[in-house]
Amino acid sequence: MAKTNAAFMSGVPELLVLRLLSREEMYGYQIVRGIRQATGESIILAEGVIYPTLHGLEKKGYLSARSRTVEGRSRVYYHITAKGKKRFAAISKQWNEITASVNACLEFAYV
Amino acid sequence: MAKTNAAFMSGVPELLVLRLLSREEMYGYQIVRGIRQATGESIILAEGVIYPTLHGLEKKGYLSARSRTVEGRSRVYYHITAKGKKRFAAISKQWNEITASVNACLEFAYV
DNA sequence: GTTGACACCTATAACTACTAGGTATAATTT
DNA sequence: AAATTATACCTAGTAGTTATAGGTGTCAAC
Repeated sequence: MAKTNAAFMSGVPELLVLRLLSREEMYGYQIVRGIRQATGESIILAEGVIYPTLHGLEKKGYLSARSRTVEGRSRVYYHITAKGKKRFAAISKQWNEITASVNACLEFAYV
Repeated sequence: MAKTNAAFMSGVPELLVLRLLSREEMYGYQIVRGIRQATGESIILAEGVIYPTLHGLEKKGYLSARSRTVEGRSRVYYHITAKGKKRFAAISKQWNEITASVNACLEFAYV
């Protein structure tokens, strides 16, 4: 891991990529900018993180890719598969459970 | 990494250990049970995770250890240092920022 | 006297994000 | 016309951590 976002990032690239693609077809560079803008620079996932993530998700059958040339530029568009939607449902549930549990520990004066 | 808790766990052991110890002095085995109980088995950090975490935090000067024999049992109690309190403040702030950003991405229908 | 709870420990594996490079084309600026 | 910037893709290697799967020893209870 490293410095830009520091800790707490495991699983987050996959989660956010699946989230974005569950709305609409997108290409890698667009996803990089999308996450940066949507989080107000709070989370920056560089190309070196996003592209391997996309390839991995495609390999697992969660995404499907197709090349298109738009405005004179060659782009690789990804869209989410049915399997990918199930995966997203599963990991977003996990995300909610784990963050809820951690927050409970942080906020409470238990035992 | 592995199966028990899966993804989303990076940084969490350190965060929770510092959190627990910022309330009171505790020993390793107690922390293991404490986290399991406090999260209702939702997060299980086994001894193989907690002990190395404690050693690492002590090495970095965030914790300080002392041996005590209580009820005929030898225990290693850890307490948080001033440096450790600063560290906890920093990473808990990070935790809040990152989870807030991710949640914003998850919940919203931005662009 | 054997089982189980308590209490500690470590080496290795496995995973994954991040860095730091690199290539190529189009648009813009100088 | 040339140089720079933005777009768009890619990968190898590093590093940081968690999780697994073992292991040791003591004490209490059955």
